[in-house]
Amino acid sequence: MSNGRFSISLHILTLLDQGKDELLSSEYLAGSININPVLVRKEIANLKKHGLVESKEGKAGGFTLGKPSRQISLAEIYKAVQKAPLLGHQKNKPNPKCLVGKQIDQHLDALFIDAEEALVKRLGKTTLADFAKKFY
Amino acid sequence: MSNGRFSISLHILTLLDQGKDELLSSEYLAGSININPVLVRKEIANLKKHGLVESKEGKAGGFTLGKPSRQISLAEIYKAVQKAPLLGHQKNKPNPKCLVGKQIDQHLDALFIDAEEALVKRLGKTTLADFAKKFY
DNA sequence: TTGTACTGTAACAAATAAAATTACAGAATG
DNA sequence: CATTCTGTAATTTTATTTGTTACAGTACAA
Repeated sequence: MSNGRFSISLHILTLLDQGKDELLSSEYLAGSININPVLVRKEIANLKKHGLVESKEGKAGGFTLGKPSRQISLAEIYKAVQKAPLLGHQKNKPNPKCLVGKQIDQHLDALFIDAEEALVKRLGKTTLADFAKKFY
Repeated sequence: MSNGRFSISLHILTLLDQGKDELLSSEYLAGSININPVLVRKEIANLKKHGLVESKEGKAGGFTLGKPSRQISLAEIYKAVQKAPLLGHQKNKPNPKCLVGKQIDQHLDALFIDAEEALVKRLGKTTLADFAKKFY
């Protein structure tokens, strides 16, 4: 995944929840996270695709949450960010002449899906509102 | 973690379980996984530290399981391989002047530990023997 | 007792992936 | 119509992961 992206997205969304009612700029968000504003905008481009963020262009533009933070679970954020499976074996091309090598990818895939599901289930128990509440 | 390491370790251990009674060489193992034998030896160095593998040096040397595959859970393998937390935010240095930035690392850490625990718990339900059994 | 077939490691190189930067077009405001 | 934003592409830099080479040390077996 590049596991830092989940942290960044959650940080962004937490700030947006706190700054409800205001439009926050990528520069402001980047300042809190301490990364480049372009990275924030890229990350938000993804969050927008998933309906988690809305934006307004032009002068005095910026970002807000796409829906109330009570309706956003951390599982939803996780899934929005996640591209590749968490434990996935990458370009592995195990030896097909070997009994184990021939089948292992399918078994690993099944296992990883299960394991990741357990993690996502746990994340599903917390909403963005719950998380953001910790910051007062 | 470098998520491919878990796959490689599990692949190695599965082969060792199948080749019980024999000593398997790093070259043989590498042949099934289709990676470099030195990598296998490096990975095994770690598994040995955790008691999951034993080795014999010298001519006709090689590797065997350190204990019966029924007594090895996938959680144990996972923990042996894992260095950094799975979802961990790396060298993040969020802005301490920001209310959120100041505290977010501690909250993220707590969350990630919880989430990873759920995943490990799931992995704990399967033993290496269960996994290896699939290959017949 | 010496050649051979292994493991164990360190040091280095190459490939890949992630993060940061630069640059600029396009939108909305005032 | 100048200004201040977002959106996005292209590029560079940096970090991480993976692979390679090299060789010392160990055990066996002729």
